[in-house]
Amino acid sequence: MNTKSKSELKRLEDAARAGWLYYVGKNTQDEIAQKLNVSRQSAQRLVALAVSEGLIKVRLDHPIAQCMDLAERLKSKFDLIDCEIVPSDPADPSAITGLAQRGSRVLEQYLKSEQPQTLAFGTGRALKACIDELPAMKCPHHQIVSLVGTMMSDGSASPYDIVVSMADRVKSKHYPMPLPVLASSVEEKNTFHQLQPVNNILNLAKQADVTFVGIGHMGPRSPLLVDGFLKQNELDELTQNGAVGEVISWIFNEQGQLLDSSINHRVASSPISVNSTKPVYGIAAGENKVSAIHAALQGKLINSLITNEFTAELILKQN
Amino acid sequence: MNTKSKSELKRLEDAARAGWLYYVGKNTQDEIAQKLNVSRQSAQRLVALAVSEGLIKVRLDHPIAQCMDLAERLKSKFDLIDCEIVPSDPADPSAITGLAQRGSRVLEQYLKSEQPQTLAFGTGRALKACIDELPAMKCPHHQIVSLVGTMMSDGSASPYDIVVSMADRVKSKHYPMPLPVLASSVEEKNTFHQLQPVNNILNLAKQADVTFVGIGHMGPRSPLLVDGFLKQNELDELTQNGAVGEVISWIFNEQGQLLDSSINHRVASSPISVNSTKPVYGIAAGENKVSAIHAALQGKLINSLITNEFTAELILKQN
DNA sequence: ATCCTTTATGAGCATATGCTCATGCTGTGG
DNA sequence: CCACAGCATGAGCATATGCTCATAAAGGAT
Repeated sequence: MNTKSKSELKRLEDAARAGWLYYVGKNTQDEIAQKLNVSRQSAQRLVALAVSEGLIKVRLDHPIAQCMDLAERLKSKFDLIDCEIVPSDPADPSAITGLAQRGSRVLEQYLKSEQPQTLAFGTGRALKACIDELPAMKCPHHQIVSLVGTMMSDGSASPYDIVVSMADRVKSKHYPMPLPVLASSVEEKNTFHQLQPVNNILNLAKQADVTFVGIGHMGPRSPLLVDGFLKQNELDELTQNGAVGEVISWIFNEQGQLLDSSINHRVASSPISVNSTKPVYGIAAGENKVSAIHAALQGKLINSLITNEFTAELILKQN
Repeated sequence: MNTKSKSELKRLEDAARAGWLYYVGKNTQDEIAQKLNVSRQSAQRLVALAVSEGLIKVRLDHPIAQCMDLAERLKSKFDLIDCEIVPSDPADPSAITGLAQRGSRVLEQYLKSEQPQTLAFGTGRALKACIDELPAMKCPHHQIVSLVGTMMSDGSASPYDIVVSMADRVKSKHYPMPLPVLASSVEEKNTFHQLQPVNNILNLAKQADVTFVGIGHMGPRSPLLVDGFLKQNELDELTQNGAVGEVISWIFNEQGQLLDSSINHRVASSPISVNSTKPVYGIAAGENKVSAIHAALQGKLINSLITNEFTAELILKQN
């Protein structure tokens, strides 16, 4: 195992020397070639060898390094298109200010595009905070479409109406979904979905160039409960059946599989369709969201993630 | 002075991100540009900034045989506790970048210790460069103490204030010595040394777990001359009396014996006390330092050495 | 010694990088 | 509100780098 031949050792030593001259001494490969008396190409190979053999260790001395590293690990573990980790405030690891900033930056990327883009949105506090961070822009060529019903069951507007406040800020054509979040029956849901305008919106959503959703957890402060879409006893039942979280109101278990529950059958939201080319960002952070986020990643309900350092660490610790 | 404006911090953060993507993530600058949403040139600038701000630390992990051999020979010849030889750049054998890197690595060893350590420092460019290579750490349990006065004779701060910049980086308790390097008279020196705080510092220094000093040479570019502590005629006189170098301002001859000169009597630095258990590192390299280093080793003014290949060879050639 | 396999080498090219310069933007003081 | 200094930006170019491929050298088996 550790039996390197003499010539290999020699070669490694040359590689070390070349690597040193390159990275520490800031020589060009031509200079190294001269000094070690080899051709430029060989010098290049030696430098590459030094790197691939791990003789050269690079490290970044900045708080961000940890975040970048976590992002990379999450990306490879869950096969994500993108993963953005923001530093967390140790005093308040659930704070969403950082997330909002980063989220708005990602959002801005798409809005800046010359090509007309279709952006789809779920709902929730984190998303709302992202929108609030957006600068005013003029983007009449883009389309903004809602994935979830934007009415309460009594017909009043939903408290986190992402699509409207967003469109207001960036002047894009927008499509709020004129439905309650939860239909009162499966039949009602089907009826709604067959309406021409609703059908149109659902199709748009399916083709969105990028999607942003929040991730809700189950528990006493679950958004579905707090916002009055579910009653305590309904929530309890879901939890007993293994529910750990929800994305655009679709409730899923620890593996990220949608629950076969009567409530899920009445969810009026756009169906979840995640492929590997169009990013579907989940935005969420906080200790109580860890299982939900982990499950969503596991079940590929999202393929991109924006969270914070604290949460990222916990997600990676989940088996 | 550590008050960076918000936009500067933001810029540094971007630089860190770019540096990470470039060196750790092996992205091209084009890819970085895309990911950070800036132009390719800006990405290039960010990477360069990360390097120049010292956010990127490179190190070589390979025992280069030649260096190991030189180190071994020096160690046995001069009975050293430790000896570190770094490869030299044939084109610039006096370059201190390599030394600095290695020095900071040694330093880091001590800083990483759980046990509270007392570290003592001389002054000089080489030491300063070591400090600059150190990563930011939190070491409130260690103590950093200066061996030499950190004022110029007019009371202004010394240009290479090792202890303060070091403590700044590692957050340790530190003791700069509130004295001029050279007292104006023996009496003044004695008065200073009897001051309670100064006495305390001198005691701390005596018990230091590890000591790092630069090694100065005599000659037209002698640090004592360049930094204005000695006048040309004083230097000439010292040289005539056999001076070849200095360590924390104590001037010594070819055998490493302190000169019995009026100047040495006025040196306000901590007395040199080298035993065989606590390392006292000399850090220096370059052709014109060879005699000084050799003498310091001979006279046991240091018991550990960090230098480069080129210098090490010349030291061994001295009779 | 000869032939064959394996590995190293350098030419040439496509791409990446670093740098300079002209331009435009921000922000400050009149 | 305007003028101007200072700084950030992106185009363009010279240079450095990484990679592929054809060829040469080295080593091994017969």
